[in-house]
Amino acid sequence: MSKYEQDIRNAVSLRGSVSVSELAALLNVSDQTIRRIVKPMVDRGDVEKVHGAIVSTQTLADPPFLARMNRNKQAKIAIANIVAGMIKPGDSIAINTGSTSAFVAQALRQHHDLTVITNSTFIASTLAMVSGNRVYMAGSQLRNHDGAAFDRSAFETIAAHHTKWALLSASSVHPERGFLVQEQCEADMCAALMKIADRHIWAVDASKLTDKHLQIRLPAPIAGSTLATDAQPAPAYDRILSRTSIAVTAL
Amino acid sequence: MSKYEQDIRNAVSLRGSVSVSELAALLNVSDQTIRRIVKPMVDRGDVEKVHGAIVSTQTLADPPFLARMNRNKQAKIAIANIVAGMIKPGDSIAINTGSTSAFVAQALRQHHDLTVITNSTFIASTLAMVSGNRVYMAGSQLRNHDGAAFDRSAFETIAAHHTKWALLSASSVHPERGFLVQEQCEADMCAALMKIADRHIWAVDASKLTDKHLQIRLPAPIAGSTLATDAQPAPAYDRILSRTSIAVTAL
DNA sequence: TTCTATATCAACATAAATCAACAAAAAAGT
DNA sequence: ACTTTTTTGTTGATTTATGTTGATATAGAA
Repeated sequence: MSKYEQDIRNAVSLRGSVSVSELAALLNVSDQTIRRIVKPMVDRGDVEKVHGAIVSTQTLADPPFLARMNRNKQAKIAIANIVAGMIKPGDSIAINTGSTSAFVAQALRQHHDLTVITNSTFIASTLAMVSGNRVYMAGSQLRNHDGAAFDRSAFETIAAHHTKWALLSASSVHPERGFLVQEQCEADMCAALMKIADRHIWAVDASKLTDKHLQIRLPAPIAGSTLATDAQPAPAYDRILSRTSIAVTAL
Repeated sequence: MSKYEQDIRNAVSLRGSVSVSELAALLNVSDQTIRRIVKPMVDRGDVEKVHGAIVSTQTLADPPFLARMNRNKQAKIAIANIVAGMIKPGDSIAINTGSTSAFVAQALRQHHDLTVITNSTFIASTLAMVSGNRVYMAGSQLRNHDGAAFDRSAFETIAAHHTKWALLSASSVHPERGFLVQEQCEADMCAALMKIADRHIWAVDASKLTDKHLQIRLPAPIAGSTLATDAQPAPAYDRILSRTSIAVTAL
């Protein structure tokens, strides 16, 4: 097992097919080395090899979805580690769909004995297979975008639960208008999750601390919420964030 | 437990892989010390060690789940291709959880415009993100085993749908007793799927065409069902299979 | 088909990482 | 202060990974 395997897997599943030389340039090693690393991966069935390139045997998710996952990846992982540090064994948590949430779910796999409710099949599937966890999938009809549900049954299932934590995300944060999302259903979902949880964690990477237009405003954070982010917010945000405690990790 | 463990864990999960020397420089200790600290972490499964680096163990799915996926992988892929060949654009299909089904789902990603209903978050997530598909996740409470639902709402959601195809699996097939599964809920699920579908496809790899004990019998296949498998069944199975058309691909 | 450009493979040399054993230093107990 | 225990650093032999070279194989074009 080589340290480059993960990178190769990522590149291949992201792009469908990659040439040996491209990978060599990407990882700063020789072509021969790539071939040597890829051989056992082919034997194992991880990827497939054709003359001139290695191709993916299976796509775990849509390329656009993976692209979103990879944008600001470092920041998202850092935030995920902050959040995972706040959650303790035995806790219950409601998780909204989203790429940052997906990283949090990944980090939470190291925990045990969690009760999780989410509207994302991706997150549900990630956490359901950790033994000791109790995972509930909210909703039935899934949208293509990210495999998450926003139908009536999703809201009904969520309303029937109560959790210690809610993990919320926003697509941007405005100094005066507060947390913003792009779709009405996202706003409704955040409101529903806030309602059933004792404590709220906003996971927002620093690149989103900028104003955008035409977005839907979310309910204001209640006192004692936590903002998990990767860089100290600008002073302009002081007022809107005065009710939250802010957890930051420097990169 | 060393005081450096947390730092190492963070660095590894943040960066995916870190070299021993980098960690040594970071923590101001010798390479050898890093190796000594990391060894018990590897034994515990916290991180993984490869020549040249320490890599994160975080994978997208559980090791036991992946192990089941990899058993008889070739046969399952062959079966998945048979099944994918039967499904046409615009078709609707109900899919039961299972490792063979997971491969079928993977193969079905090449299709478009499918209506899918499944009780597996893994399969739902795989097919939901294909644009043009309409995917419904049946159920809410997920079992750890495979992230699939067998609760009341799963059966209710399924009963509310109607599909052209049902993809069924069994854990073994007996020449006289027919298709068998290990759990009552699996049998109920198969019965529910058979009920809502016009045509049934049994996906069973040839290694399961052997008798086992203490298993639950499924409803007999209705006439016109298809058995998708990877090797011609022994003559002993002729009688039980007389009502099905058999699709086989040789390996 | 034959030719050409490119990819692959095998073998060796080199560089790097690992391990075991011992020495030095620090921490803990008497 | 002394011994014992634990941790850390150093050394050199061993193992493993990587890059280079040259021979072979493959895909596509003429």
